[in-house]
Amino acid sequence: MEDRKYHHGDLRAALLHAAEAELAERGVEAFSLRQVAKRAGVSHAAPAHHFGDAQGLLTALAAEGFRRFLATQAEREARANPDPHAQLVAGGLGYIDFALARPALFRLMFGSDRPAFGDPALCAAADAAYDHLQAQVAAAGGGVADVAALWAQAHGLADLLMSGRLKPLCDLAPADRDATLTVLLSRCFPAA
Amino acid sequence: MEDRKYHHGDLRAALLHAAEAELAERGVEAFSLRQVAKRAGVSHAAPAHHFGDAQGLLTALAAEGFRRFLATQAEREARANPDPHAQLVAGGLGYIDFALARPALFRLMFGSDRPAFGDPALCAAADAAYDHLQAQVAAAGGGVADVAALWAQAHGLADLLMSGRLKPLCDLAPADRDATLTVLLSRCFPAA
DNA sequence: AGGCGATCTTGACGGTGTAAAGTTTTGCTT
DNA sequence: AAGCAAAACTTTACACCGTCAAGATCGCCT
Repeated sequence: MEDRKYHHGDLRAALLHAAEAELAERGVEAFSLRQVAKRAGVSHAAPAHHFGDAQGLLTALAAEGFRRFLATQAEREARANPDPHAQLVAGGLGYIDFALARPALFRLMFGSDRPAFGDPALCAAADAAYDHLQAQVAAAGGGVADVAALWAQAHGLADLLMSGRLKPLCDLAPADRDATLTVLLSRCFPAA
Repeated sequence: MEDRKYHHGDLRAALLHAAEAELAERGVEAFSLRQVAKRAGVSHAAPAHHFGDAQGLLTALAAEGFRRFLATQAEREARANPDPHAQLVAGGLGYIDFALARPALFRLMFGSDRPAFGDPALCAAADAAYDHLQAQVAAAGGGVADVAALWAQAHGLADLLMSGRLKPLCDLAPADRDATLTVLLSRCFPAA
């Protein structure tokens, strides 16, 4: 519809799109700014004007990641029973869904120090995800210890499944897998 | 004592030592082979002869990491009550000790795809760590689901603490911290 | 119309990994 | 003991990377 607004169209969005594709294909550790520029069809120095440097691009990408992260959890929660217990499970399953669907983005957000986590936009996006969890736990009558327990369990499962450990769990049929994960997450619920 | 056996002494060990220091100082993502060589006082191409390429060095380093990992757990377990329950907690606390003491090594082992995880030596070291956990869980009367629950909880806590999330937990005095972590780990124990 | 600033390109520099060729040392063999 | 082959290491070279500085191009505003 609207290419070529200035020189290119909105290069910023195009670069973010290309960067996400590069990230998914080559992983965080092989991520290359020049390759992103090539994929977007611009010169190797073009990204600098919009993002400053590679860290700037990865920071913006991570912030976008946290927004998608919340959206993935929201999908699960919308399909689940509205009681606090079921919502907590749904949030955990969404956490794991996201890690398996976008492993490279997940690693950028949780297992890399390349993004600038002090950046206001990234902070805001990450805090929103944390606040969501905290609210869910509070609704189920839990406190800070329960937040830690559930977060650690969801995060641990997501990270181990994503990186191919816990093979027996990963190879289960989706329904069986969800059932097993539900049991594992439930162990960390607020004490009754 | 015994420098200069061939040209240098055993460069392999010296390179591993330098690589670990570099890893700790600059992190996995800024790890540089040439910098390691410089630190060891040899030419930038010297490592190739002993490790093939950068992946080879990182693979050897990760394998060594898994051995240290088991040793760190063993320290905790030796100081703990010998009953299976307490040993399981000690293993989890050792897991977390290791992540906090050597964050870069932990990331290399669990959050990077730079090592070649198909390498026999690395596989053996990693499998030994897994087998240890499995044996501990079995001794406590648990099965595969309990392995997953405990591993995920220990791993999630270790990863989140290491990367500075879960600040409230991290700022506790060591004794209080251990007490809280013990409670969190206990939630994932085999059902009675 | 004309200039101005944002956008993008080009070129250069230092750093990185690795392959190939050259040099030095070791240790084995005769 | 002498010499030779292989191992250990260095040197050189190349492609790629991130970033900086300078030049070109375009839209917009007065």
